[in-house]
Amino acid sequence: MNSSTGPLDDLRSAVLAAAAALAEAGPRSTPTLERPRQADFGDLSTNAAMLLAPVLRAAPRDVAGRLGEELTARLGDRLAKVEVAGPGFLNLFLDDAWFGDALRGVLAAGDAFGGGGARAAAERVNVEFVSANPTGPMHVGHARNAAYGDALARILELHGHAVTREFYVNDHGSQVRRFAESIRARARGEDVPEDGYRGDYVTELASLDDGEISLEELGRRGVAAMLERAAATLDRFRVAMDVWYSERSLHDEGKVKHAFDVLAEQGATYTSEGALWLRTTAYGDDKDRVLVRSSGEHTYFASDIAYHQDKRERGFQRLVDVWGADHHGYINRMKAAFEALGGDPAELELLIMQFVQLAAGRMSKRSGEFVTLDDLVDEIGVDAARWFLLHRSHDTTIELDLELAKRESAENPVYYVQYAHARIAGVLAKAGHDEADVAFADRTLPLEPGERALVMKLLAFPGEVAEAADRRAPHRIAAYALELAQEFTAFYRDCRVVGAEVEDFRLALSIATKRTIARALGLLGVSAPDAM
RNA sequence: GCGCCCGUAGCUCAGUGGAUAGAGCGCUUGCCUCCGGAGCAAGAGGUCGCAGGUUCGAAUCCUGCCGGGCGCGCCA
Repeated sequence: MNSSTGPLDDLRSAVLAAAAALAEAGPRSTPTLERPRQADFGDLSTNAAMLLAPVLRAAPRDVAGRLGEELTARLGDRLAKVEVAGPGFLNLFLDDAWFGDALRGVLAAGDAFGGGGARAAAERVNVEFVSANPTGPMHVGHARNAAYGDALARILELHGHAVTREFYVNDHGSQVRRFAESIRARARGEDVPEDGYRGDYVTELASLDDGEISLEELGRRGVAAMLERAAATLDRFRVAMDVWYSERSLHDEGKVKHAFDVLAEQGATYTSEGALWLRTTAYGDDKDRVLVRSSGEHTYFASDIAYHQDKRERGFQRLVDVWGADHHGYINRMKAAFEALGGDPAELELLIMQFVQLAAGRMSKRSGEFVTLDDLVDEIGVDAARWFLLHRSHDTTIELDLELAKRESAENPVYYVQYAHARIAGVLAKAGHDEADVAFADRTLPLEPGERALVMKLLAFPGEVAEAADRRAPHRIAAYALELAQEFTAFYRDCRVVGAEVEDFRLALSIATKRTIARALGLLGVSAPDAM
C-alpha cells in the first residue's frame, strides 16, 4: 500500500484529514475529488461536505464552508482559493507552484508513472484467454478476446501484479477425432463427414496424412499445425502467451484422476445411472453435472475442473478466465466445481466477452463463413484493429462492418491519438530537444488554462490505470488516451512551445504528455510512432 | 419458462449517487502568412426503453414490465 502515488492522492488525504477534523467518523462514503465540467468551478472539486452533512446534521453549504477553512489551514498557499458552490460542492483553485511540482512528479516517476497505485496487495494472477479450439482458424470473436485479455494483462502488470498469460489448448476429445477424420477425408479426396470440419484450411493440412499413421497421430499433427498458426497470428497481433496448456496432458499426467480424488475427499461426487456426477447443486448450480459418462468417457467439464485445480496448485492467488458470451451458462457450474475443490470462489473470476456482431451481408469470402483475426489485421492493421476491439466495454456487443471499418480506418480516433504523439515528437525535434533534460524553472508568468488542464489530465493517469485494473476495463484507457490527446491538442493550439518565454516548462509538459500517450497506447498494445 | 448481458444524440457507444448527461463518426457553417490541417472553432441533434420506489440529489441503486442478444446436453 503506497502512502502517496502523486499530488492528487496528497490532496485526497488532505480532504479526508479536513473531514475527519469536522467529524471523527468521517464522511459516510469516500468523497470524490474530480475535475469539474466547467472551468469556473476550479481545478478540482469535492463532494465531501455533502457526504458529511448528514453525519453532522448540518446544512451542506455550511459544512462546505468549514471544510474549506480546514483545507486552507492544511494546504497553505498551494490552495489559492476555495469556493462553496451549488448544493455544497467545494471547489478548489490550486496555485501555479502546485502545478509545477505536480509536473515534476510526473516526470520523476518515469516508467513507473501510472503504476504502483494498487489498492489491493500485489497478486500472482493467471489470465487465461483466447483458448480457441485448435481445429479451426481464429475469428473476430477470438480477436476481441485476445485484445482484451492481453490489454488486461498489461494493465494488471503496470498496476503491480505478476501476470501469467495462458492459452488452454483443447487437444483432447471427440472434436480432435472429427478433425483428424476430416483431414483424412480430404487427403483421400473424399467429402468430409457430416459432423466434420469443412474449411479450406483442412484441405491444406492433407499432406500431414501419409496414409500410414493412426487417426490419433494425425489428430496430433493437425492440432500442432493449427497451434503453430495460432501462435503466429497472435504474435502478429502482439499477444505473447506465457503458457500453452494442453488438455490432453491433464489426462496423460493423471491430473484428472487427481482432481476426482480431491472432489471425492470433499464428498462432492457420486455415481448414478452408470455415470460419475459432481454435486454442483450443493454450491448454487441448478443441477448436478456429469464428470464421467456412462460410456466411460470423461466430459469436457472433467478436464476443466482438473485444469483449474492445477492452476490452484501452481500457486496463483487469482484466476481470471476470459470466456465468450456463449459460455456464460457454464459459469455457475465452474464456480461450484471450484468451490467443491476447496477453492475460494472469490479468487476465480469468469469474465464474459460479449460478441462481435458482423454486419449482415459483408462476410469474408476467404474463410468461408467468418472474418478471421488475420483478415481483420490484413484489412485495417493491428493498431486500428486493437483499438476498435478495445475501445468499448467487454460486456457490450460491438458491431463490425469490415467494409465500413476499412473505409473509416483513416478516421479512426486511434490515429488522432498517435498523431498527437507524433506531433510532439515533431515539436521536440524542432526545439532540438533530446528528451534527456526535463528540468524547468519555477514559473513567473501565470499558467495558461490549457497548461493547467493538460497537467491535470496527466495527473489523472494513475487513477485511470487503477480503475481499469480493478474493474477489468481496458476500454477506459482508450477513452483516457483520446482525452489526453485532445487536451494536448488544445494546449498546442493556445500555447506556443518553441521559442516561448516559458519554453522549458512547455517542453517538459510536452515530454510528459508524449510519454503518457505512449504508455496508455502501450497498455492497449497499440504503437506510438514518432512520425506518421 | 429460467439465467446472464444490453437498451443513453441520426449511427457506434462512454458515463456503477452529484452541478447544464458526453465522445467518436455523420451533418451545417467558418478557419491553411501561425512549432505537423490525420487538425481547429462554432452549431444542429436527447421523454437516458416504460412505470413505480429509495435519496437532499438517480442514466447510475431496488421492484415490475417492454424490446434485442446469448445460454439452459452423459456436446466442446
